[in-house]
Amino acid sequence: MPKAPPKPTDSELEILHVLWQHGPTTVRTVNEQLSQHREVGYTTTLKIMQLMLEKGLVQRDDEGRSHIYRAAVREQDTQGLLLDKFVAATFGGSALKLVMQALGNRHTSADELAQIRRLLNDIEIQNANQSTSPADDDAPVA
Amino acid sequence: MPKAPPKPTDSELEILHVLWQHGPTTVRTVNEQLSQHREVGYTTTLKIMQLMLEKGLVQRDDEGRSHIYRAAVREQDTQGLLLDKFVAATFGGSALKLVMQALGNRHTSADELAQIRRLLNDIEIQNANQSTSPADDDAPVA
DNA sequence: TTTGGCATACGAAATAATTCGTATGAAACT
DNA sequence: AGTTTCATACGAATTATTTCGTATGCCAAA
Repeated sequence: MPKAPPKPTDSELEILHVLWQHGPTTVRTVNEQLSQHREVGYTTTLKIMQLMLEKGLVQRDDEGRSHIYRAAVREQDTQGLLLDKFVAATFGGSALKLVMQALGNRHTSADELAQIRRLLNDIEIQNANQSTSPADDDAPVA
Repeated sequence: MPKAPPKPTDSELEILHVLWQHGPTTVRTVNEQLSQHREVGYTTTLKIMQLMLEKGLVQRDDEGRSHIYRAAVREQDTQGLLLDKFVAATFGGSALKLVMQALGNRHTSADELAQIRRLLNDIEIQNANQSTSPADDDAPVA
């Protein structure tokens, strides 16, 4: 097992966001995207992406003159990893406290609340199915 | 306005957790608490707490021989601040995505789900009241 | 072929966080 | 009073991250 990539830093996460949204691309493109939000030199972006390569956070195709970088970690996985660490450090591991803080002192639209309700329903259905018929994976839901 | 204290680092947050739970106390006590979870030297803890004092994250009473430190920021406020930054950096600012990730690929107990449901209800009641009778702050809910 | 532009590689400075050794002094004990 | 104990202060090394200047080389246009 090659060892999982480490937790990305804030700068690295910004770059991953670009790669996830845009797909595989060059350092120049990534740097142009970042530059829309804050000032950052080209070689700075290059350097960070090179370090990300060593850390296994990205892969690259260095066939042509400009190398093509792609994310080596999936968005969901990375968010999950970061979330776990964050919940542990900030909320003592309680996802409940996190959610309550996130929804509590914050303006959440009716639409968002509805989506969360739907999610809760789905989870409870899953929990119920899981305990009564464990191997019922691809049963129709409608 | 004296300028708000900065975002605490991970180590600083650990110390704040101790102060929040334990109340005002000495460096030695804090260090003993931290030592239960990981190895950390006394002067290391001291140094970090001294820096936290400069940053305004803690206050201290240096009357006696050992100084008494207390948290200068509230737990809820700090969690809110950290959460905002985290949601912005990791989920593009979408609290909804955060909640879905937190509840999605995770085992959430029926009890926790029920609590979240209750919270949703409260929020929707608040939203409703807010739009129809803005100054109805302390009306009975039952 | 020569030149200009653009790409990577590399070294190193600047900043921040963490760690700890050692100096210093006050209080307590003998 | 002399010695031990324990607390703070301070300086400095270590590590990680971010930043960017400069060297080098390829490719294409003139």
